[in-house]
Amino acid sequence: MATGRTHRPATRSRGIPEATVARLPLYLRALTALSERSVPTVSSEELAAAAGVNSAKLRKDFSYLGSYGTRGVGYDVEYLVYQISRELGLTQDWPVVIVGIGNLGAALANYGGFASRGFRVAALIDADPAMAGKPVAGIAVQHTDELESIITGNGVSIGVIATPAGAAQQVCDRLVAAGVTSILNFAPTVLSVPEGVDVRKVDLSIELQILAFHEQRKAGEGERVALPIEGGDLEPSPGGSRGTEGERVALPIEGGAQAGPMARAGQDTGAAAGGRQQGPDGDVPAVMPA
Amino acid sequence: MATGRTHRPATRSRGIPEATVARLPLYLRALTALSERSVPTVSSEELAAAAGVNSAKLRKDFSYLGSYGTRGVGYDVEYLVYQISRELGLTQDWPVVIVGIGNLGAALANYGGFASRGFRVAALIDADPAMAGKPVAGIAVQHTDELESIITGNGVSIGVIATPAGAAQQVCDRLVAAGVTSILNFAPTVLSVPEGVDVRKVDLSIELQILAFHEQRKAGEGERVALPIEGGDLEPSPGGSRGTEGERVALPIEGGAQAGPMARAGQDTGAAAGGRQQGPDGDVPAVMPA
DNA sequence: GTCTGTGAAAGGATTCACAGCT
DNA sequence: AGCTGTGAATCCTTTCACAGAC
Repeated sequence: MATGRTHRPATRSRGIPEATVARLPLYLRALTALSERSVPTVSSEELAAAAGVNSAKLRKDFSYLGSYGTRGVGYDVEYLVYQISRELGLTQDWPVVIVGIGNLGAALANYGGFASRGFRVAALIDADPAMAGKPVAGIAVQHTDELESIITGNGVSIGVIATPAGAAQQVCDRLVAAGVTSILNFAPTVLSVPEGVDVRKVDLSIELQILAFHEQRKAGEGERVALPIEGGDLEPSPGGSRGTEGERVALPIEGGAQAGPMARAGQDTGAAAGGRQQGPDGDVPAVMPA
Repeated sequence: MATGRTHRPATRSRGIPEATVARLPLYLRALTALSERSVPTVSSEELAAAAGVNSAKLRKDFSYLGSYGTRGVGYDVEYLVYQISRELGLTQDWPVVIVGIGNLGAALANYGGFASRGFRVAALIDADPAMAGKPVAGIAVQHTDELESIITGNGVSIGVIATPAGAAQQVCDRLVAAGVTSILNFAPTVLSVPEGVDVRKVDLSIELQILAFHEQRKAGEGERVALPIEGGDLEPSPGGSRGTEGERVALPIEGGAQAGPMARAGQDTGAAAGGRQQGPDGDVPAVMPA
């Protein structure tokens, strides 16, 4: 990239690679855990192990943020926590609305993760009139009719969609029209949004299917067992489609493609195996500032 | 790759790229929807739009599976549904256990996605004795003590961890010891597993943080507003770490990295093909690859 | 003419390996 | 001596663009 002449590039180069951005939260979590244990500094090797990546990748990632480490020593934990938080935009408060308070929506609302680290549940919205007024996670559910006023009134720019697939696009359109520019979609649907709007998708069924793919490969080590499927024909059935298919579906939950912290690549072991980074009782969830 | 001499390579080349595997579930979902509407054939352009990717990518992906299309016509929907299902290992039944029946675990158990398409919830497990015997989603919750016998008794190879972060590694170790080789982790922790075990992670707080990053960029268009953070120092505070830190977070839910299907499904082609898919207004997030 | 399948080019991301600071 | 920061090499993914099948 840059000539690399100055040993302090520019604090923040213009573009941080997406892959790096996706890992910053992992580093932040590991760092916060260290911070809680009052660990003052950490080496790239140690931090990488705690985050489940290898040290070369971590150093490269940090190099995009600037030179925050000290050669021969490592990184100052507190300082890095601040820098990464700032880079991720977590030093400010982000009001979030959750639309669709079913099982999943309620679980999300109850999840502590929202309350901490810059995210605040500004409102819970559901289309069922019977839900209106009911408290979930200490917050009264509001009816969909109020969606627009809630968004504009609270300056919400991030929305979470946890509705059934059939309602997702409609909800999405309304959120966007009201001013939301980032959406976390749990519904198993591809959402269409105008340019400038960010959508991330979380799809459980997709994750399970990816696991099934690898699981199958393990099982059929060297041999491929093809068991008969109920109703499955090798050739396309000319008849109707319905029948066996039933409803497709799925709870959403997915992201992209990374194949997990470890696993298949035998060598990745180095990073993970290298250390039992987690403490016996879990690695500490984390910590972060309110 | 192969010389491409034979127009029917080998039905299944040895290795399908991870990025492709991660997209197969998307194609499958779109195809199933078409199948339900009794659509007989579909072009790469149409299917790509429905799945939220561009057609070149889709064709390349399918080329790894074999030549299942017909030039000048498109793909036979039913046939492709079968081929992809088979490739993903969904033509067989996968018993799954969910450990940790809190809000999230219950939401997952209730989610229809499990019941369909090859996955079956074989058991719900929780450490709270008070939960034992209680029915959730029609299945009686069992105590953690029975974890090993449940796994071996049902031949479970896929486990879902929805416990608090502190219990995740321990649960993971027990699942693996009992024979589970694929894990879907919802706890905000990096899990250590032996080689051969696949772990996929889903982390909500990470997804939100990634959205916040892009959201911040949009806000500071051309100008970077640095609002003062409460308690945030530029220099590392030498003092203790606690104080402001509070609790970190995170409901999990993440995967990899894909940033969303992006804009319109309709003209995805144009957008992508044209060139910079991102909009003119800046860098816009964008789409991430795996 | 239409639309798939795929080499080849382009673009990213990861890993290597070592120069250079402490 | 120890550890970061980073060019260079490698590997993976996406996009282009067109030959070839229908």
